[in-house]
Amino acid sequence: MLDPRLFRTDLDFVKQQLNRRSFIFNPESYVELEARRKDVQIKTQELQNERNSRSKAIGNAKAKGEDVQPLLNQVQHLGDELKAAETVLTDIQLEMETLMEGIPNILDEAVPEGKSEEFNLELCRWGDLPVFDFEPKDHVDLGTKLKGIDFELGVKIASSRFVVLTGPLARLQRAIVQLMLDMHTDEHGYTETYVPFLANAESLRGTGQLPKFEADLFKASDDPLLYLIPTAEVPVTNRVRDEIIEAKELPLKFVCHSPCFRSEAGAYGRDVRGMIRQHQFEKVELVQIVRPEDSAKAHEELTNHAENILKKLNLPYRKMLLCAGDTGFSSSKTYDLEVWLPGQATYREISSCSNFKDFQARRLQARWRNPETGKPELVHTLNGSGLAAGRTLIAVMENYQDAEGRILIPDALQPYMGGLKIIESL
RNA sequence: GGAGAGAUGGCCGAGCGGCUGAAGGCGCUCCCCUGCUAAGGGAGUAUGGGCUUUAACUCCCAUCGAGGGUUCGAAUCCCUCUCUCUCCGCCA
Repeated sequence: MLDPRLFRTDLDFVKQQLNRRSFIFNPESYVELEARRKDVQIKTQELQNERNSRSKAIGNAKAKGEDVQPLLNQVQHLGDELKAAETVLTDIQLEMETLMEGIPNILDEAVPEGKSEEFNLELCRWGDLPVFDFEPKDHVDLGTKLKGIDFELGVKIASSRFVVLTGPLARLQRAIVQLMLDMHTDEHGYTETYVPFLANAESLRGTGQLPKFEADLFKASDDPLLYLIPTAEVPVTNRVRDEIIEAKELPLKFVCHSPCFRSEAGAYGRDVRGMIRQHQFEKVELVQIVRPEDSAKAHEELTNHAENILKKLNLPYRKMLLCAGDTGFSSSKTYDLEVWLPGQATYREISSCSNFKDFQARRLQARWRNPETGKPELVHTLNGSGLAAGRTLIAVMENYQDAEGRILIPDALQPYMGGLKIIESL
């Protein structure tokens, strides 16, 4: 959610900024609603004030033993009028909240213009693309031949967009997760956390998935209302919801491994082959809660932490700065890391690192006590995949294949594979 | 799943329908005192909103788990929900 004060003081700026996202914002209807809100709120509070002071007078009169009947007669009409005003105010506030919750974050100045992903800015490339003296296979062919990946079994057990891993490939995914967790905790200073994989509506509203993107979620239960998490960002960031954090506690840095569940509504026909786009996948998530002045630097660092995994695994990748039209609803600035997949001869997203600034913090009411003012102020929140484990598995398979369709295990993963150096077959 | 008890500020804890945004204690901050430490004295110490064309103060509104209700007036009375604790059952 954006700062309401920004809307009152510089509506043109807001409109112009939202335009960059092609978000249609109607200042006239906002101004009209805001004027009504102010009007009704002032009137309501005046009525409340009158009720309070008159009630107090009755109390005082009664204490002195005076006849309060004349005073009571005076206030009789107040109740209905006040109740009516309060009802109208509640409705307006709800309307305002709904409006504000549907407005995306203001983009960072550095975000390039553009409506779609072809306008994303490539910042750098890392690593040499592997050279094969044979036609490289994709992970579907490799995994099927090794009997380690079974899509039909996933369909049989659940539905399309589910997969079953078996044997060394299942273990390889676990090894990847382990390596990531160890690096982030031991080398990058994150605290590991384990969280619920179902989240309530309040949590999802806090991080921005609700109310606008309910269709992307799996609902797990109606009573109590719970959704499967689409990312560990939701439970981990909600650790600080409605909290006032002492300055010395910041920054908070958490790493969390979790499964992620996405309905992928609207993705029909896209990435139907292979493990690229699944309803369920494993991910190691990085979350930082920082002082506002530190978030830009933290964003660079967090992205580097994700890059370090790719470097450790010697996987070629490129770093993209997402353009205005491709930056997510809650994000102010996002870097995507795209790993090279020889089977598709293309780069594919494997991590997305975002600075949300105070957008999530305002929804969450996540604050810190600024020692300079002594007042609670909003924190900045950031997160990034470090990395998506399922896609990392694919990348390792495709980049480390040999002519016989075997998978060489990267040095960094061998300790987690019991010393295994090559996956030949089940 | 069954039975019972409870939810008040950073923490503990009091609170007859009105003078209670909330006693008292602990903690924390600042000041005084003392050669240091300990002890002692004093002051302060919730959040959000009205709020925007200075800032501070004052003022006003809301908040005692959440939401409704009764009442001129609710932390206090009534209803619903949520959560916590204890015992029994079940269970990884």
